[in-house]
Amino acid sequence: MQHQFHIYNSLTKKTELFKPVNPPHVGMYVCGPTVYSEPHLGHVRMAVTYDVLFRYLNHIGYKVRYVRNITDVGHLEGDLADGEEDKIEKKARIEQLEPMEVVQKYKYAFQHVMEILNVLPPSIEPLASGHIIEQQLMIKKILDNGYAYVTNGSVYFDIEKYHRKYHYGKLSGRKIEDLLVNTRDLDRQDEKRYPLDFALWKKAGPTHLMKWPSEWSEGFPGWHLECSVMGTKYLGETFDIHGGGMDLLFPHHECEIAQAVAANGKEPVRYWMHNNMITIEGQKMARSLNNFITFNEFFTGTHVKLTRAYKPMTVRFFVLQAHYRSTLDFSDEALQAAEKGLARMMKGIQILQGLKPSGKSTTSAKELVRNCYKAMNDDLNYPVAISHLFDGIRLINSVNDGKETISEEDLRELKKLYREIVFDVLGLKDEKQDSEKERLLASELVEMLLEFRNEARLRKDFAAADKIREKLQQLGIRIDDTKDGTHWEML
RNA sequence: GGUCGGUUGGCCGAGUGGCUAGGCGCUGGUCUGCAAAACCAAUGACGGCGGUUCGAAUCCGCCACCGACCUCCA
Repeated sequence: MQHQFHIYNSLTKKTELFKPVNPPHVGMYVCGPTVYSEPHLGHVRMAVTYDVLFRYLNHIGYKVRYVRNITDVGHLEGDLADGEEDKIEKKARIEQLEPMEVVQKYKYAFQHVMEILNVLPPSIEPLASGHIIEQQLMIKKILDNGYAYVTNGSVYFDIEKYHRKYHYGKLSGRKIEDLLVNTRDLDRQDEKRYPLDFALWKKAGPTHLMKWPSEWSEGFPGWHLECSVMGTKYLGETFDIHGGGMDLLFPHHECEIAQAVAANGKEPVRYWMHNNMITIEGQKMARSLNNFITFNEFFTGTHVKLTRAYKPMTVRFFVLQAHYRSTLDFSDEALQAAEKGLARMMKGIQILQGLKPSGKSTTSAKELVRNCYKAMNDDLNYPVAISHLFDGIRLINSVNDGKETISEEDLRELKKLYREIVFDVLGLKDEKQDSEKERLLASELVEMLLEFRNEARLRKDFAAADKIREKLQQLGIRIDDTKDGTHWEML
């Protein structure tokens, strides 16, 4: 492998050289969304972060299998004491839908947003509800190995026993004693032997809709299980990268490690990656805090914090301007800055395509290329790579202005760099052509030309009128002169 | 309360011991019939107080403020 890719590992809290278990293959698993409401900016950050990782690993020659799940079952919300409820079921009740209708609706919404953001579909996008049997098999394995127990038809993971042999808290840095101090409602944990134990299988209440038969009870799997199961199924008992939002680090990912170790006796993941949160006015954006901005609101500009609508690539570029492990503060002003910056980048790339080489370069394109890859190899530091790309844009503009010169070889290098990094790796698109505004403008321009043409016809300047008609025809626009005016149609 | 992280110029955001990231904005200039774009230049910053060092935004200590996780969350 030509590139020495380094990655920050949440498990060791160090930036490490990336070495896959089985090169050139790379197995990568990312925790996807729970589909019970509209996708928002936080989902975008998760998706774009791992999309760039996926694209970059492919770009530098790995064969990546990227699994990103969709959670469609098993998330309980609310206080344990007063009526815990599955999030999807709750939404179903509110919207008067079948739970699977809720899943279908928001799964589609999520995938649609991914597509317009130019986020590549993962290799496999499994659903938790499609892996109930596998989840039950894993529970059985954990039970057989003695790290779980059954109470009243529910199965719980035995943290105390696990911790005697292994280390619960190794990922999150949590200490059992500290966790115990902070456990609330000690007396509510009647089914659990130990307050920190978590559910692998939960017996369903009489009104619970999403439930499946099992040897323990009619019920549903615990949330942490699906990722362990699907990761193992598609990527093996030990795979290379597991990613997700920082908010999933504890307890979700900690529990995943415990389950996998208890079931298979092996560390499931080599490199744990966690992307940071999007904040709004310094606060985490989250569905539960009700301060999130949905994707639809970006397109329509309908959110109070937005002064107008934004294009998908603006949002993508906005996210790319901060490193994935930093928080990113959202504001309308920051979005506008991203929009202008992106436009500058795209225009520069367009100019690059028409640039004329001369014998010698006054600056080094090779160094620019080296700097970009150096940044990308340093824990996916795309903000720094982008800063180098902007240096390149200045160079391109200067050459265009005749203030600098560039050799043919350097020109080739530059074109390759921008094509590969900007489009292939960062996944940006020049959306100028297909924007609504442009289309509107085009039709207004046609109308304007027709006005000139009709003025020409009135003064019997048919040569001019015919020329306009001919030119428009060449552009694929047909003109019909009728009794009640001139109509046009795009062919 | 416990654990962890952050505080960088008007805004967003990189940077971990010396070599002023970058984007947006503001100001001046070049260009232009005018404007825009582009280019050039200028401006401007490392929360506070100490310490280590020839030298600190960068290392150490204390303080202040903000946030994340500890319940579901990307």
